[in-house]
Amino acid sequence: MTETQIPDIVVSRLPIYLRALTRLQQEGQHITSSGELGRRLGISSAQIRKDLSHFGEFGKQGTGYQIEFLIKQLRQILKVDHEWSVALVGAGDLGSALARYNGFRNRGFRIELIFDNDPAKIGRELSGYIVQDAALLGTLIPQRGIRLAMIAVPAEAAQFVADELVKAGIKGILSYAPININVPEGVQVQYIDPVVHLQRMTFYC
Amino acid sequence: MTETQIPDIVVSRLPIYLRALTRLQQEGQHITSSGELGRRLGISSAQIRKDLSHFGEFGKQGTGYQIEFLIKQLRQILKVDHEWSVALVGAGDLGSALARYNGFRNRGFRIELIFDNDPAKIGRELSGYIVQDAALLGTLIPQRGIRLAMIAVPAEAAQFVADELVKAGIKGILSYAPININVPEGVQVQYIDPVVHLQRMTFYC
DNA sequence: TAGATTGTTAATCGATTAACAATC
DNA sequence: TAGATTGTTAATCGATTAACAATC
Repeated sequence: MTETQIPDIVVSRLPIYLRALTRLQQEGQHITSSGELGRRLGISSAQIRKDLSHFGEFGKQGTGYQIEFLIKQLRQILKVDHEWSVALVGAGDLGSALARYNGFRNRGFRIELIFDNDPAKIGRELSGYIVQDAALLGTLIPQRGIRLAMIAVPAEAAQFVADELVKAGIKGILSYAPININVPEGVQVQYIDPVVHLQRMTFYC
Repeated sequence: MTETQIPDIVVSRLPIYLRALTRLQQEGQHITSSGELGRRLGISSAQIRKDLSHFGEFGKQGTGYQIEFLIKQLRQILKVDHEWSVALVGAGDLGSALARYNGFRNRGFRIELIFDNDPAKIGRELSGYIVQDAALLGTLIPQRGIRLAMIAVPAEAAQFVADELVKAGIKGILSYAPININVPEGVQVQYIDPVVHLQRMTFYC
């Protein structure tokens, strides 16, 4: 209907739908239904249909959804129908693992700049790129017009790094540091902290 | 009041509170308020008080919360007042980074078993432990009574590994594989997929 | 005491679900 | 056609927030 604000919680589920659809496609399927998708994800079929209805009509009554078509639509909605360059700050164990991870490419992202402030790491090759001096972050990021970054530095450095990234024009930060980061309005932050997930499970154990 | 079911969404916030409180403590603070905590986390003070009220009364009117005391209480609630042993399956780049990560220890977890099915990796030392043959998973995990596991294997292997883990008695799985996993009732699963987080941000870019 | 902040209630807000006409 | 499944509405359910008495 009218172009209304999409609830965050709806947006947050779209990548999950996209992932499951891609999986179905890999398994050779061409068509699916909200029922099947819901069963796979542990989500009600009504919720899936409701979520999608915020963006348009993508299915056919009686049939379901053309997987290829729905994937294309979701990619467009999430803006991952083209590749995003990502800057990575921190080339330690975790940063290196991220740099080498080849699951980014086919899902819309490419790590294109890697920074560290350790002289022993600067200048080294990592997954096809040279580790850059973190001091150059403010120059190189705007130069390449990069708008997404991942932070894989110790908690103590995370807020400082985030501030520098924001100054450099970064609009979205995925932080692996186990700490809350403050950013100005208009900058997105997402967190990954394995301990938080583990603690969510021990409660139920 | 009466011992009622705690909403999942409340439980999911407790580790965040615990993390922020620990941070405040590290900064040398002894007392805080729902207002201060909320400001740090971008959460309303009412929500924090409401969440905590599910478990008891931990504050003092006019004063706020004794940080040390509240940390102790939250640790107890989340059952991380003692250390949990964790099994790790997959000793690739990501698995190795997880094995070496020293942020688990002081927050209630210790990786105590590491598995891989690559003969080149089995028998190797990793972060003080010997990488075990994944085929021994069903023996070693019950032997040690381990109930939590992390999966850092390719998507194709994740469901199989999860099945084996469940058979071995695992009750909580933290999966890094970009795929949905099906487990029986009573087994917890949490997911970490950086691409999902990145895609949640590009929508707003 | 005066000021601050808790714990809790009730009101509001928003998300999920059930149900079904439309239709492939 | 008969069967299946969509998109959407309305009802339900649950979570968040505003407000305030209690009290430190």
